[in-house]
Order: sequence, then structure tokens, then C-alpha cells
Amino acid sequence: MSVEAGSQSKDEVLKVFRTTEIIEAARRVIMEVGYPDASMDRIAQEAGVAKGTLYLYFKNKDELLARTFAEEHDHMMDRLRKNAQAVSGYTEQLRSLVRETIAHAIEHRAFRQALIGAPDVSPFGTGASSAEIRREVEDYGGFVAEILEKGMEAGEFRKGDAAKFAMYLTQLVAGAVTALLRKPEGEAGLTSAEEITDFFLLGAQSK
Amino acid sequence: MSVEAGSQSKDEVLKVFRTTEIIEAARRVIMEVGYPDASMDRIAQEAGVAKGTLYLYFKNKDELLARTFAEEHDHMMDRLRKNAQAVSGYTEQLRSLVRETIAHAIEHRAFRQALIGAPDVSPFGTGASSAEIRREVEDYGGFVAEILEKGMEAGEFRKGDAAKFAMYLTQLVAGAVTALLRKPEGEAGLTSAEEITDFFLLGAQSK
Amino acid sequence: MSVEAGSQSKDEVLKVFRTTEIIEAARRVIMEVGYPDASMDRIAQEAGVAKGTLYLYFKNKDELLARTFAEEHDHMMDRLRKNAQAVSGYTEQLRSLVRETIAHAIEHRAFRQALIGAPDVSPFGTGASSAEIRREVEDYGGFVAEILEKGMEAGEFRKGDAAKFAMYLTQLVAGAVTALLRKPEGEAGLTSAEEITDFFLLGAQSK
Amino acid sequence: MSVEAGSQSKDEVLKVFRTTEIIEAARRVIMEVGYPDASMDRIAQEAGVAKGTLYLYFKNKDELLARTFAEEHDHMMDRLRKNAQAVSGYTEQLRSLVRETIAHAIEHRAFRQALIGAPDVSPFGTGASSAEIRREVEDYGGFVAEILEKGMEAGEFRKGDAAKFAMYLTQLVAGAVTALLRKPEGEAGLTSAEEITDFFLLGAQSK
DNA sequence: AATGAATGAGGATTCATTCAT
DNA sequence: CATGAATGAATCCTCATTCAT
Repeated sequence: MSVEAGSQSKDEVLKVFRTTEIIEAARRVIMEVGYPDASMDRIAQEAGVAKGTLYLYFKNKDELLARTFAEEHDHMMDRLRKNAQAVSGYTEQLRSLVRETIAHAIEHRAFRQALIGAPDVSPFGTGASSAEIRREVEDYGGFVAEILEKGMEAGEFRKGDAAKFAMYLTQLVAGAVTALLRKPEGEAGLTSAEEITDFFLLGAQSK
Repeated sequence: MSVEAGSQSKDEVLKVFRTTEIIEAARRVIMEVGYPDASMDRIAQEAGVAKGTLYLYFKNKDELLARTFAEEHDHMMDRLRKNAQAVSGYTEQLRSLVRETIAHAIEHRAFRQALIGAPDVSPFGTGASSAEIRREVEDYGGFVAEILEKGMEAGEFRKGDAAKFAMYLTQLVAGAVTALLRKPEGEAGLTSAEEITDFFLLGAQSK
Repeated sequence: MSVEAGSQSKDEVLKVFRTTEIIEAARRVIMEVGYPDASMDRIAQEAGVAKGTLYLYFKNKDELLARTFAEEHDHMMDRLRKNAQAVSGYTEQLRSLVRETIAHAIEHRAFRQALIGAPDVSPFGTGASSAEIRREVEDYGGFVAEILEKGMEAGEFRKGDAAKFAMYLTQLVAGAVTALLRKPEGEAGLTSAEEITDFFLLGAQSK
Repeated sequence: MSVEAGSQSKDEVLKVFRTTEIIEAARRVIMEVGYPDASMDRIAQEAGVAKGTLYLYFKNKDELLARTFAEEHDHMMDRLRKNAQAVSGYTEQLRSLVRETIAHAIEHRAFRQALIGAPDVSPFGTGASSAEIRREVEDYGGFVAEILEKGMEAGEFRKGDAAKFAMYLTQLVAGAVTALLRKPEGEAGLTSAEEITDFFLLGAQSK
């Protein structure tokens, strides 16, 4: 029995391992050839498995890609949370968040638009992925809103609709990321992160 | 001579009419099935013409889609400029701009992300359309920057990088549009426009 | 009545003129872009008429091309006959024939294989043109055979199946033409004509 | 190891089998509908496989057709060489060559012009196949020239340009084949082969 | 008679998905 | 479990032919 349980859990582990392996492969392929040219063939090749094997671990291409994006998103969120926890003061947490989002996006080119900013003319054709995008946007926005709410209570930010403010920041960051990634690598992302945060805090009006 | 001119202009008119008809069809198809599934077949069907006819008016799919986006963009820009001219004060011009952008986007669902905000994982595969997107983003951003610059000189806005501020506003609007369009029709777009403009002006910091 | 007859013949003349014009255009197009890319569109453009007009003078593409080849062939045959008549002695007539065939082919690149040598994997898809090819081969062969027959009677050539001998010569010339045309322009076609005729007369065996 | 080798060779065999099957189908289709109408659709149908399968074994249409011609050519050359080796005397080798070429062509209708004689208005549009044709013509011509050269040294043939003589023979055979294949099946190919060889040796002149 | 806009069958090629081994 | 050969629907595009003007 214990043997069975063991072997079953070994299967579990193997399944997770394979799944991760494929997702990683998908990520590499998307980064290399771009989303539209990321075919199942290419992903299988990159993962070192047969095409058919992909369908043992994922229902279809859509699910595979949704999971790939989800993985990426979760990694980023971990990073954001970890870094935010390390600083005190909500304004500083916001700065950290912007900085890390941009840094992460730069490190994972080809994923940014899908992870933040959520284009509606999205590269995703059908339901599954679209839903994933929505989840990620809400997840990210929720985290930002959380900081903002606390900051509002603490008097660091002016009172307002935290969710909307969160959306605004999300958009500003998304736009900055898009702009940054359009230019050749090695740009000064951190500087820009400061600018964005400053703008978010101060607005455009002369005081 | 007048006859020639007349008959030529009749042909011109007919050509423009057909072209517009096809573009409108393309727009409807994109709205209905999404960009990636907007095939030439489907567009021809929607336009009520044969597949081959599309190629009488457009060199290829890329051109047809680029023209479709361009048309939409030019209409919007006309509208924005017209409305901005009607109000005095740069802050008010900005308000008008945001209001009209959102209104236009709501009226023309499924085009906003391409018109403003420019996804980098763009739905466009090849050169022509990519260039078109870039043109539109620059066009829109340039218009916003123009207003901001004048407003900075006039002391309505605090001094800063007008181009960057323009990008920020663009992003805020794009995000708002995306959010609005995700929800079922008939949302209060105008109210939101005010909120966005206010936020853009004031920022999030407590004063 | 005479007026009517006159106007009718004027129509006739016009019809012939147009027909010839189109055929000439087709010839130029084939020479310019090659047979497989000679489209009705291109021919109409070259002829300076509308596409539909082509169908007033020719039943379909096949007929137009067949007539184009026929015209070319007839011109060549006229030339061959005229030149053959100018020389005396059947051997010399043969020499003239070979010389002129090659000269003509060089002057009218892109037609040789169809005019002489008759490929069976012909560029022609369907019946009409195939029949035309056959006619031309027979026509050419018949002319050669005529000379050979007379030459056999006159004792200039050894007795044999004139038709077969004619076919042999036709093939030798066709091959030479093909070989010549493969090389860049400005080759010594006349020299080669002598060689071919000599070989035709002497064979390969050592005597 | 032996298992691996075995399974690998089984795959090999299967691959070769399929490849051959498709090539055979292509051959039949070309024979049936002619080269220009030999579509991938039709070939797939004839081969009893799906359209997509063709692209598993051949990069594209051009390659499939080039391989189809190459296969045919190689088979013929094997046959010619084998038969030529079996006879002594260069004249007899030539006779064998002509005889076998014609026999082979009759057995493989619809390929002769491409295998020998090489039309310049070739049915082939692009590089790969064109190159293949050239290879075949050179291959065949080279073999004939080889025999002729040795025969000239041995005094069986009169001295001359072996390459040109080879071309002449090639043309004569090509023409004969074309003529033979135009008529309904069951013609006396062998007799004709003798005639051609005789003519090649003796020429037309009375001695 | 002449036009040329419109047609639509047909072409090559790709790729997500299935299934026998 | 894993494979990868096979599938075939779908895509973009071309071009001979027709027909309303």
C-alpha cells in the first residue's frame, strides 16, 4: 500500500515535472520565434518530446499556452510580493512594485503584454486563454489595490477608488513596459520606473 | 472634357465606395470573430463579394487590414481634433480628448487596443500593419503631446517631458477603454473620462 | 451595296488587324515573361485592350496561344520556303533550311521548342494547342520530306524513308536550337547549322 | 543494438516505401493529366494519402516532382548501363543504348521529353526541377559521349566532337520516342531503334 | 464592339489534433 | 505512457472567364 502510494506520488511528481518541462519549452519557443509562430511542433521539439505527448499533459494548444502564461504570471507575482514585503511604507512598496514589474518584463521579453495591460485584441484566439488573461489582470490589479487601500488609510495616498487607481497604475506600467521593450535591449528601466511612480503620485497639474 | 472628368470621378466614387464597403466588412468581421480569425474568406462573405474581389481593391490581406485600421484611426483623430478646437483651455482640451477617445472606442469596439496603447505582441504579423500601428500611436501621442506642451507653457500643467506625459495619458485612456469594453455595452463612459482626466492631473499622492 | 460590302470588308480588315495586334502582344508577352506566366491580363495590357476584348477575337486562352504559335510558325515556313527556292541543289536547300530555322529560332527566342521539336510534355495543357503543335511538326516535316524526296530521286541522298529522314533532321535541328538558346545570346548559330547539316549527311560511322 | 538497428531500418524501409509510393502516384498523375495539371491534390488522391502527407515526405511540390523525374531517370540509366556492358563493340553498345532508351520510354510514357531532349520551354517553373532536368540531360549525354569517344579511338566512328555527336544521337532518340509515343501503344519500338542507329551511323548522303 | 469589375474554382502550403502501434 | 505518421480543414492568393454597362 505504501509502495503503491509511493509509486503513485512518484507518478504525480513525474507528471508535474513533465508539465513544467513542456511549459518551459513553450516559454522558450514563444520568446524565440514569437507568439504567432509558436507551433505545437516547435514546442514538442524544444521540450524533447513527441507532439502527441503534449496532448497527454494539456487538453489542447490553448490550455498549454494559458498555463504557460499563468506560470510566468505566478512567478512574477511571487517576486513582486516578496520585494514589496521587504520595504516599509506604501509609497515605497509601490515603487518596488513598479520597478520589479518592469525588471521582470524586461527579463522575460515577449510576455509583458499578455501579463500586464491585457490587450483585448489579444494574441489569444479563444476562451481559455482569454480567461487566463483576465485572471492575471485582476490578480495584479488586486495586489496593487491592496497596497493603495492600506496607503489611503495610512494617509500616504489621497482617498479614492483604490481599484481604479490600481488600474491606472497598471496601465502606466504596462505602457512603459511596452515602450521599453520596443527599444533595443539594455535600456534604463529602473530610472523609468521612478518616473512612472512619480507621475502616478503627482499627476500632471501644476500645483 | 467635363464628360471625361465626370465618368472618371464616377469610377473614383465607385472605387472608394467599394473600398469602404470592404473595409467596413473587415471591421465587422474583426469585431465579430476577433483579429486572428478574420480571414479573407470571411471578410469577402461579410462584404457580399467574391474572395477575388478583395484583391481588386487591396494588394493582400496585410494591406486590407492596415487600411482598415488606418481608416478607423483617421476618423477618430478628425473627431478628436474637431472637438479639441471647440474648447478653450488646455486642460479642457485634454478632457475633451479623453472623453471623445473613449466615446469613439465604445462606438467602435474591438479597435481600441490597436488604435491606442499598441500591443507589442501585436496581432499583426508583418511589416505593413506593424508600421501602421506605429504611425497611429505616434499620431495620437503627438497630438496629446502638443496640447500638453502648450499647457505647460501656459502654466496649466507642471513642467515635464511632454512626450512621456502624453504616453502616460494614452495608456490611462487605453486601459480605461479596454476595461470599459470588457463589460457589456451601455456603460457610463463619460463619467469615467472625467475620472481619468482628474487622475491624470492630480495623481495619487495625498497633498 | 458596294458601300455595305465596303464597310463589311472594313470590319473584316479591322478584325484581322485587331487579331494580329493581340497575337503580336501575346508573342511579346511570352518572350518577356515566359510561357507559364503569360496571363490573359498581361496580354490584354500589352495589346492595349481590355481583358474582355480578347474573348471577342479568341474563344479562350488556348485558342489565342495556338493562333500565336501558328502565326509564328507560318512566318518561319514562309521564310524557309523563300530561302530554299533561292538556292539550287537539294543539299543546298537543306543547308539553307537548317540555317534559316536556327536563325529564326534565335531571333524568336521562347518559341523554338514549340515550333520545332514538339515536346510532348508540352507547355500546352489542353487539346487545341496540342493539335496546333502537331500541325506544325507535320508541316515542317512535310517540307523537309519534300526536299529529301526530290533529292533522293536526284541521287543526292541515299534512298530511304523520306518522312523518317525528315523527322531525324527536324530533331537534330530542334536539339541544336535548344542547346543554342540555352547559352547566352550572340552565339555562332550559322556555323552550327553547317555542322548539323554535315552530320545529317555523313552520319557517325567511319567510312 | 540489433533491435535498434532493426527498428530504425524498419522505419527507413517504411519511409522509402511511402516515398516511392507517392512518387509512383505522381508519375501516374503526370501521365494521366499532363504535367501542368498535376496538382498536389490530385497526387495525394492518387497516392491514397492526405494532402498534408505529401509534405511529410517532400519539402514542396517542386521537390516532389524533381524526385519523381530523378527516380525515373536513374532507373533508366541503370538499365542502359547494364545493357551496354553486356555487349561488346561500341557500335553495338550504341544500338543497345538506343534500343533500351526507346523501350524504357515506351514503358514509361510521358517522361521521355523530360528525360532526354530537355525542352527549354520546360514545364518546370523553378530552380530545383530545372536543375534536375539539366543534370539528367548531362548524365545521359555524358554516357553517350563516353561510348562515342571510345568508339572513335577504336576506329568504329569517324573522328569528331563526341559531345556534339552525343547530342545528335540524344535528339534523334528523343524525337523517335516522341513520335512513337504519340501513336497508340504496341508499336514496333525495336525496329525503329535499329533504323535510328543506322541513320546515326550512315547519314543521309548517297555514297 | 468594347470594357473591366466581378467571379469562384483551384493552387500550394500549414498545423492543431488524432490514433494505431 | 509515449510516439509521430497521418490527417484534412483552413489559409492566402491567382487567373481564366463572364456579363452588365
